[in-house]
Amino acid sequence: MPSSPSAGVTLADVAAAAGVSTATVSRVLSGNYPVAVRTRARVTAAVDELGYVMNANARALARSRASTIGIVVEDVVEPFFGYIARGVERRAAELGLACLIMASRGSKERELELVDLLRAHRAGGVILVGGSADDRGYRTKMAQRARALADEGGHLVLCGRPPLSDGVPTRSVSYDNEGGAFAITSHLLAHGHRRIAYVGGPDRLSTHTFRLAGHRRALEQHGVVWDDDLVHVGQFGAEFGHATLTALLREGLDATAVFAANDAVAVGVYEAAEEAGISIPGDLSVVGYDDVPVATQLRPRLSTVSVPLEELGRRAAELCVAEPGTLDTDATVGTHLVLRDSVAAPRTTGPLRA
Amino acid sequence: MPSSPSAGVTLADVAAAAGVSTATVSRVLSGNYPVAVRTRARVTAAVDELGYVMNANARALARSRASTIGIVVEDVVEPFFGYIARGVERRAAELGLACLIMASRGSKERELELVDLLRAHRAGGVILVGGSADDRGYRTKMAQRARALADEGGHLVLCGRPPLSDGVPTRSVSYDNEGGAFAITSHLLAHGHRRIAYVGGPDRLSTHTFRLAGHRRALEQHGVVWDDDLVHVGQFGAEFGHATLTALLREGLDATAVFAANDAVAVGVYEAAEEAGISIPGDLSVVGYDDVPVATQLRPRLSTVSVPLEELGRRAAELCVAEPGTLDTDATVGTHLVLRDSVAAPRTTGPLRA
DNA sequence: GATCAGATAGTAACCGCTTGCTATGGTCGA
DNA sequence: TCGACCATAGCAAGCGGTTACTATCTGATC
Repeated sequence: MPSSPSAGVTLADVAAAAGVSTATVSRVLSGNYPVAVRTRARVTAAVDELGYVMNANARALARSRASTIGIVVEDVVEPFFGYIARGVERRAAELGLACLIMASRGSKERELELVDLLRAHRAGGVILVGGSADDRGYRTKMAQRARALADEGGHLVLCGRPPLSDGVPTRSVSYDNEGGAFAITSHLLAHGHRRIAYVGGPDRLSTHTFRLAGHRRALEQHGVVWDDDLVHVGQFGAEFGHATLTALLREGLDATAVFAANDAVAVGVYEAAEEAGISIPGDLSVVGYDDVPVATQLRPRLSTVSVPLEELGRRAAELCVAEPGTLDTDATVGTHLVLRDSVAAPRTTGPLRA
Repeated sequence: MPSSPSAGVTLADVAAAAGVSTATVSRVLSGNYPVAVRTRARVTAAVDELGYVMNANARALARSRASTIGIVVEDVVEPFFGYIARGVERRAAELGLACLIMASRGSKERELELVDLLRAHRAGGVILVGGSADDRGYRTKMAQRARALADEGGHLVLCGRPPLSDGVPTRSVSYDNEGGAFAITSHLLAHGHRRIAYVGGPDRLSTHTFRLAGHRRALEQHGVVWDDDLVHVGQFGAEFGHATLTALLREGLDATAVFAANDAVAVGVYEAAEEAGISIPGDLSVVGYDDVPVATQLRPRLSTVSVPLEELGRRAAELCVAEPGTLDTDATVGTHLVLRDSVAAPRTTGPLRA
């Protein structure tokens, strides 16, 4: 194997150039030990004369902790994850941390693998974003990862998902899925809607189950009888929203409003309505969840639940490196309704069809 | 099953548990040296009994190259970057690489810093995404980084931006900004448009200048006289599109079509048109560039230039680790027109106003 | 003038893994 | 039976920093 002709500049090179020991150079670079002004000057001069950049791996090895945090999302392009990732990345940058990003594509097995991969990189914290599976084996395995991570000096940070079992060393920052769903459903109810179709994400995904729970609670509180047939569980995406509403419309939709469990689903619902010649909100009211940009791009603009996604990400990043006792390790940020133009009084005619 | 000793489990622990030397464990884990089947079995057993995960930093240090690549984008949530990032992340995952992501927020200074940060992490490759500044000092400094990176055994990969000067060791994968702009402008011309407003990104940003160049070439080829007043240079975002068209409409827009230099700008243009009560494409035709999802969410659907963003990202990831001679180190992927509903024949009345 | 504390700088032992080189045991052909 | 060869496994020297501990040089104190 041919070895690289000129390797990078090392601490030793800098030390030699500055006429000091590597310890001294290390110290001026870390800035955590007194170094005489003149010595420091010589060192910094040498550093940028040689264009030296510290080897982060060597430092991580010596300090036995990397200046890196990891974030696991389902999909990088989905705005829900994108905004959280942006918050994480920005706060991480402010804190001098690099940010490893990985996508699970919704696979829980892969998520577990990715956590291990991040552990391998000795990330100071691993952020798991979005709903989690409500699955026994999964929870056990993740709890085990959380413990291992803690043993290694890191933290498992749950972002927008409920904690694991008690006693499992995790930190978390989330928002109120149940409450937001309760509020937006109440909004629909206040407009007079009584039959509301719910179109939402994967079964057993916490985000979905909590939103559905809030929805249900609002209904019950208003004395509306629960109807299982109005609940459509599938995926958190435009595809599913489109397919579901299309199918519903084909067989006659006995509802006056749709609660799309997130804005992406609402996009699909809008498309299906458009194709079927159904007007929103005239014939059908629609609400979403998350308040990502598409909500304002849709026509009519979508009424939805605003979640401070970027803020969520920033908090998560902080939790990755916070000293114990410094921060609230299980925070919740608020959500609020954003009322736009997609809700009106229910129509009074019979079932809606394409 | 995996019991966790309180520090991290190390190679030595595994070696002890399996009754072999660390060298042997390292070898079975790397799989690049013959190890007897039974020994291998003992080792793998020990590995997962202890829940061992390799310390990636130590490995990177010993191998003097990390299994990590870096990607620098302007903004994580912008779909243009998001799709490229997705391609990078996915291909990286397939190649067993972790992916460090950082956002420059459009600052060239910050971009340079981030490259150094990524160098520090000994990333095998550093991917720079999106248009680059046409600035002498910047180019020089970046060229210097490229050389340093090459010396350290890595690669600077330019994704969607032109190469630096000759002789600078970079790899690149891009698409045809000029050609796509030429094509979409020709499309407008074919519909009879002669006065087309261009609304585009930051001055001196390569993406913008090439798109404008293609636009201009199409105009010239059709014998349309060039009018500087139709060119509006600012930012690549909805804000700018909105502000620009609003201003234009206020003073009377003497054009029948708008070439939004990317889809985000088109979003702003649509909004401004809507607010002004101007119909697209009846009163004004609009085209975009990139073909991100919003193009199909807009009404009317936006005609635009499709860029294989995810593919671009995948190629970039490959270039980060490709052995010399293996791959074309300066590839170009094709673009194509996606014609939808935002273009019609020009209106024949005078200037358009709010 | 000797002593001592404070400020700096140097020494060297790691951090956990890789890998060139060496050692060992068994198999074979002569 | 002996040396040549294989196939395996171990040894130990790094990789490039960090940092506990030690050494040196000052000026201040008595």
